[in-house]
Amino acid sequence: MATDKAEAKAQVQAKGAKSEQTRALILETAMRLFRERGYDKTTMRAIAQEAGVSVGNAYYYFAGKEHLIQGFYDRIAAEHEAAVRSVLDTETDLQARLAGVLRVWLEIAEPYHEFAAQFFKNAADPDSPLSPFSAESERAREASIALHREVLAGSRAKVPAELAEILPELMWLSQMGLVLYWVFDSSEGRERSRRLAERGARLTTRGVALARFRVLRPLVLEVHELFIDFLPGMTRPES
Amino acid sequence: MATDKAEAKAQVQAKGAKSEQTRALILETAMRLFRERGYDKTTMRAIAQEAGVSVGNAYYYFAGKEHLIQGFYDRIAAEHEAAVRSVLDTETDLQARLAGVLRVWLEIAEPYHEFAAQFFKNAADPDSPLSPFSAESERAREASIALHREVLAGSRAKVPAELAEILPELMWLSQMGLVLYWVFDSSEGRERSRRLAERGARLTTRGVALARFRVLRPLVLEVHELFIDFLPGMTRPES
DNA sequence: CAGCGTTTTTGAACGCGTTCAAGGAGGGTG
DNA sequence: CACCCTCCTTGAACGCGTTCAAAAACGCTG
Repeated sequence: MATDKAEAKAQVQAKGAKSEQTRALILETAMRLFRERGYDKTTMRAIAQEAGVSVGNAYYYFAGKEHLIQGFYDRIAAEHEAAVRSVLDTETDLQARLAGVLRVWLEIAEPYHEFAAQFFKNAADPDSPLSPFSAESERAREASIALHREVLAGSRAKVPAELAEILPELMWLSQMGLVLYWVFDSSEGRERSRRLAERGARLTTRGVALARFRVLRPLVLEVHELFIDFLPGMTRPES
Repeated sequence: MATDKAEAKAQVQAKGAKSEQTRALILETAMRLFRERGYDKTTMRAIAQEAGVSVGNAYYYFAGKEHLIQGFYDRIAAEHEAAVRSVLDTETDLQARLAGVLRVWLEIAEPYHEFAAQFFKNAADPDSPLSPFSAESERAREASIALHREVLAGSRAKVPAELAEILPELMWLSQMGLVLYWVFDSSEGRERSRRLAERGARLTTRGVALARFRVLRPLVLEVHELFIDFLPGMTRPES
């Protein structure tokens, strides 16, 4: 039985290695064409032809055209995580850390902007696996929230207990807001988005700093309750 | 020349009257089918057939399938504006007014929820005329902001000058946020959205009330500057 | 009425994403 | 070797939104 299992596994790996190769080839071809021609103008037939496979074969590896986008998600997330290290390892000021994380994201994502605007509508579909709130995106979402947790934890900022609990998710949410603005942003070099990131980080930081005042106690509690209640509901594990 | 002009106008109106009839017929048929079968499952061929016209004819009156949705926009907006009167005419408490406006919107929109979730992705496309930030939606957007201006003006709340200037747009923006949450909301009868509206209104009101404190001065100014800078940029008149 | 320009209507045709029945390819088993 | 099982590959075919050349309908003028 143990041998059976091992053999079966080896077989799967052997086959898997081959299929994984084709899969990667299709994905790379798709990403290249997406960048060259844009999402809408890249047809599945063209992807298949350029990759040297049949159309049906592409659908064997990817459930649909949208799923080919996941490659960009992963690549951007990976690049961002790597590029953001220098900021997180050196900076201790909350505002600088937050602004840095956002600025770096904008820089990483800039080459993909035109392309992103085209497929953005797919990500906005609640039922799409590309939605940031979908179950399929949970890992990426958790990773991003964890990053913001680190932004907060590595800073010298003194954060009230109730805020510390929800702040990372709030920061992630506001980052999603920035991405939304960025997608719509047609300014030269996404200059407006950069400034929004800068000022958003400042606003957040000042808000956190002021949250320690007595008069704001009820407001902070209000915010806390609201997000405790509604953030978990934003994900849709069932669909 | 004056007669020429008048005649031309009369002619246009005569023709317009007929074509307007066909146009309205197609629109009504489309809206009925959308509600019966959902957006995706309603084909242009089915709409044309049920309306008793050819496919090409439907495209003569509407630039595309998406444009047939505009009818819902207008209908919901009109119903909302009418239904919200009772709240605005009787209530003077800011929180109650704001909560009322949001609650009424949720009630009006509820029958369209399933349908809305299906075509939402189109509205999220920056280039789509259905986007709330698009030039085509400007009238609807302005009307909605004006409504929030009335919510604020008709209340007894004392609002700092800097906030009064931007608050209506902020309230509109947060309403868009509520709509976003609502689209993703799969809870029974959109219960979660209702509670979010209630608490969001409370949070907003308390925030406004607290904004008069000295310590918050810099924060309020920050918010003011940020939105003065970035709200106008959210619309894309060129596309 | 005939002729003409404009508005409206038609349905075949196009290009796309997607599906599916049919058939290899490779390896294990008798 | 033949047999079978699973994984992989194929390309024709389907349904859809959309386009377009052509024709019909209409209103006006001489």
